[in-house]
Amino acid sequence: MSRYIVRMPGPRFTLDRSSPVPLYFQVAEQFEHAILSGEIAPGERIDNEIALAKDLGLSRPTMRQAIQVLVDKGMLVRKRGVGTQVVHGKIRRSVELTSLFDDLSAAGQKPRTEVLAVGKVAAEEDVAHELQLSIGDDVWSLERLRFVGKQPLAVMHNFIPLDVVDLDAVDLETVGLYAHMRTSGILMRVARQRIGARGAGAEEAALLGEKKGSPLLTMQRTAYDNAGRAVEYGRHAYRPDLYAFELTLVDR
Amino acid sequence: MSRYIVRMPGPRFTLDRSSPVPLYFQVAEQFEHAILSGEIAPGERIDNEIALAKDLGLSRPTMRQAIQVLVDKGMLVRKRGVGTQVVHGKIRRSVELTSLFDDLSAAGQKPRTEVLAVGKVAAEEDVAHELQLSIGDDVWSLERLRFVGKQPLAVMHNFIPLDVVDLDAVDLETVGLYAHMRTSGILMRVARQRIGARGAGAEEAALLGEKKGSPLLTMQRTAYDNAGRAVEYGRHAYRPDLYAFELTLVDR
DNA sequence: GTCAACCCTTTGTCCTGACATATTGACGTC
DNA sequence: GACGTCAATATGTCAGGACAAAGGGTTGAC
Repeated sequence: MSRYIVRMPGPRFTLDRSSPVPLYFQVAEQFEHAILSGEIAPGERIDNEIALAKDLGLSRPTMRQAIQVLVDKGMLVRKRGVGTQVVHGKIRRSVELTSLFDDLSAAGQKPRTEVLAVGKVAAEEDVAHELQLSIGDDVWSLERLRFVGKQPLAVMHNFIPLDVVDLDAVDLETVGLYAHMRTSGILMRVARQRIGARGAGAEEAALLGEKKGSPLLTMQRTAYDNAGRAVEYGRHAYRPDLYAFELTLVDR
Repeated sequence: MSRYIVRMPGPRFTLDRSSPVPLYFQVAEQFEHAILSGEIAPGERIDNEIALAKDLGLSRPTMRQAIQVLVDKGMLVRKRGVGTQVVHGKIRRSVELTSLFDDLSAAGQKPRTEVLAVGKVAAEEDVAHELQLSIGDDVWSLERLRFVGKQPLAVMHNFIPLDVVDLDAVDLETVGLYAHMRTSGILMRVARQRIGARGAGAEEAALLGEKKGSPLLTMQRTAYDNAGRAVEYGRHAYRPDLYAFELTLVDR
């Protein structure tokens, strides 16, 4: 049945049919772990879908769905008539709908946030346009300075429509804006980002401990909720010696 | 059956079952067109999967697969128990496995390329590491300067293993590196990118018409083929006033 | 010995059917 | 009138089967 390098998950994979976690997801998780741990090496082929499904007592569509999850992540590649094989193990987490705070926390670092200013301001043209409001409408404005250790990392400026959340009663130095929005029931599903670069302004430079005109990495992001409503617009500037955007692209 | 805003594609959607194009893809294309043209506006709900499937004479799994394509693109959002609705129409094409040349061509602009240097060089540490080679191994090195109109836009430096393609016989000023690799049978499926910023070096600055130390947007990319083999590593620098990376994120 | 035709393997697509679960709105009770 | 319950609705998950198409290897003819 198998010819060259083929891995049979066999009894190492366990399924819990009483768990609320979908079967395809359970399989995908265990496959991902096996790949990340090096148990299945890059270049290796895995067994074909039908054999895997039979092995695990699943239907082929469910097995396919499990594999699809990892194909979407860029860990597996399918070739018709040939098989499915591991592309590479170490996937740097692709860009996701999380904040820098989440990024750094996950990396085991200790981020610190200093709120520079928070309050209501009249929306300028670009803010109004991105948030689907009229120029002059009041919006929340939030300016923060982010540190890693003792080093200033980023200046972040967010704008949020008043009816989305209330920022007055929140301690944004400890909670994190995105976490607060999530607990407020705001689900962000889609976001558009624009990543660029420019020279630092005088104020930014002072905050970040750089010189005026020194290069900064910039990111603008507009996030939308379930209903397609713009719920957040942010303009951020990062010190390029401390931060970069990493992403994994998958051709589909 | 429908309550508020619901769109029934009905007879406007046509299917060609004799076409080699998969049915789910045909449906997805027509839905995408209807959304992009504004025929179905952001916020509107579309009919439920079962009704749509019945309407088009398809099974529900096929209909689901069609919708899934657009969900992955960030154009549609599903909510269990509620329905599926349009998030927003104008999706800026997410970052894909294409080159800057493709980007600009698609935008209707006329890019021009000047090959600064092409030849074999010994791989330095980072190049060898990214391309899974040993330090000192020969690799293709390709340096190009990209223009939009008469303005220099980017300095691009690519490294390619010798056994992947032959760059000697190619006119890389007209063809484009990625196009050449594709026609050579190299299929790039996964790539890892790192986007950052830094000040321009003296040489770069002169090429790009900027001053030494002025901010540049940088991108490093390693591309892998079907078999997980690293086939290209590139270090590029862009003028930030002329170029930025735009991408659409979808939470899944 | 070279090259074309054929066959086998594996994924791609599509179908029918079923049950689970989240959400909403309507109904009924207190 | 407020609140909890229940039913309707729509997506989420899973099963099992069938045929198509592509890739790779083998076989056979020339």
